[in-house]
Amino acid sequence: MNQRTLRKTRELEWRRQDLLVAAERLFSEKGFFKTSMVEIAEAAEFAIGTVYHFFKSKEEIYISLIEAKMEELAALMDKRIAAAASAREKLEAVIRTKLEYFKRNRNFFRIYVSEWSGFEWTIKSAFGERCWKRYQAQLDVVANLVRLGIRRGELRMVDPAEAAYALHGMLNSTIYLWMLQAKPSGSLAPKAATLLHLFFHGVDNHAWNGGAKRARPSRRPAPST
Amino acid sequence: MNQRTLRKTRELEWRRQDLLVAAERLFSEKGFFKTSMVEIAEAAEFAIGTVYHFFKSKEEIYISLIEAKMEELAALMDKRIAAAASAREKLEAVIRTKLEYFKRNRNFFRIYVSEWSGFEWTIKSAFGERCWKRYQAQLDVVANLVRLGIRRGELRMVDPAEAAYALHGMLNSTIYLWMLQAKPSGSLAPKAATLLHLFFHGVDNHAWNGGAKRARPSRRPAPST
DNA sequence: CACAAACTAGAATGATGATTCACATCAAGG
DNA sequence: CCTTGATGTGAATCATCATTCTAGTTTGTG
Repeated sequence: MNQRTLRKTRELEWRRQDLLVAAERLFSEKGFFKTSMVEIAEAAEFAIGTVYHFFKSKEEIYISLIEAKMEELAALMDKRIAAAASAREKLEAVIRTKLEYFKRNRNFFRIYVSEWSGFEWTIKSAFGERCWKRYQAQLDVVANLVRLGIRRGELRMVDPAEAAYALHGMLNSTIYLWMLQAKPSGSLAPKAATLLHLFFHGVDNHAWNGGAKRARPSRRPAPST
Repeated sequence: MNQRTLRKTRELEWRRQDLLVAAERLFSEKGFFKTSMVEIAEAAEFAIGTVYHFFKSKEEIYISLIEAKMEELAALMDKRIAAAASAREKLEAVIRTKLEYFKRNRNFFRIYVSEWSGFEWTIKSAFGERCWKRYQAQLDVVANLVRLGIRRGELRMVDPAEAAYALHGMLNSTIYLWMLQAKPSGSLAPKAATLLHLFFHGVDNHAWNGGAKRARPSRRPAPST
């Protein structure tokens, strides 16, 4: 009987997951408001009524979704960060993990970025509040890494929060750009390396002589996109 | 008579502007979907019917709003860019202009970022398409500046599009962070300088010896936030 | 002043869509 | 075969708007 109960709850969980997966796809395609409960129900092959056995409301689905994914990402990231030694490596872990995670979770990315600045817009409740906190927490983690790096002398003195936000923005933009480009082909590592270099060293050409009239690029121009 | 007609159209334009201003505030506070036409009408002190004399639909208000602002920003930016000589200065102009513009247009910023990745979500039509193009155009401008910088040897070889996106992301994140912090007090120039430095030189502490055991930060640790 | 055009108003209309509810269906036990 | 509780169903309910429409008001003109 215990066995039975277990299987029961397990199956329940499956169905819940199915719902979340269906919802994730729809939300990522059409956004929160343009996705209707009926659509979600149909996509998951349930009747509406059933959906409401699993989730109290549309918002709850949305929030559950985001929370689960964010938690997953955070856990993964924490692990990788812990495994890295230097602040630089830890930051590299942040970059790689995020890129990798969103490579595997394209759909979620749409939701993630669109909520970044707009929780108040889609969701009001205490639910939303919780998610918002989680967002901030992620950023704090990075800010602390920067702080660490500075303390250790690896990084120059920058405002940790500012740097964290900047990195966050760079990452999101880059992922976004990458997703715009057709296929899942997925040059992943290269992007990470580029970003890392950009974040650490910027775009400046150190070897440049300062632009006096006579100046001329050492060799040939540049590549293009 | 001509006089009259002129005043007429001018007044018409005023009312139109009033509507847009009211709408901007509401949209920025509650988002597109949670803002109702009635609210907009009330905020602008008109009856709904009247609103529909000025705009064909809710979407049209939204789009008009965004287009006008984007155009304004783009024009300003183009001017500043043209006035700068080196690629570096041009990029600096981009950063400064954007910060400054959004300092003056806080409300619009909310709309701007939230639409960055989600036009398909709020708006479908050809309208939306147009705005989307404009977004891309802005990014292209920056990408071209980077390209220019590379050609001139001022910047190292980076993927122009990637760099442009990264900068865009950094900027948005930074503005966002800045807006989170209470007042309009507005440390603006400092932020711009920081960002510029970050974009050009990254966070790396060039002077660092590489972290050998014996290594120790040249001087004292670091500040915090 | 009378008439038309341009405005303004706000109630009525119609859709849409979240949520609820009364009614199946199914599994297990007796 | 019947009962019970857990599930699943989808039509009906209820709200919320965007949009339309009819009617009142103001402004300009002859």
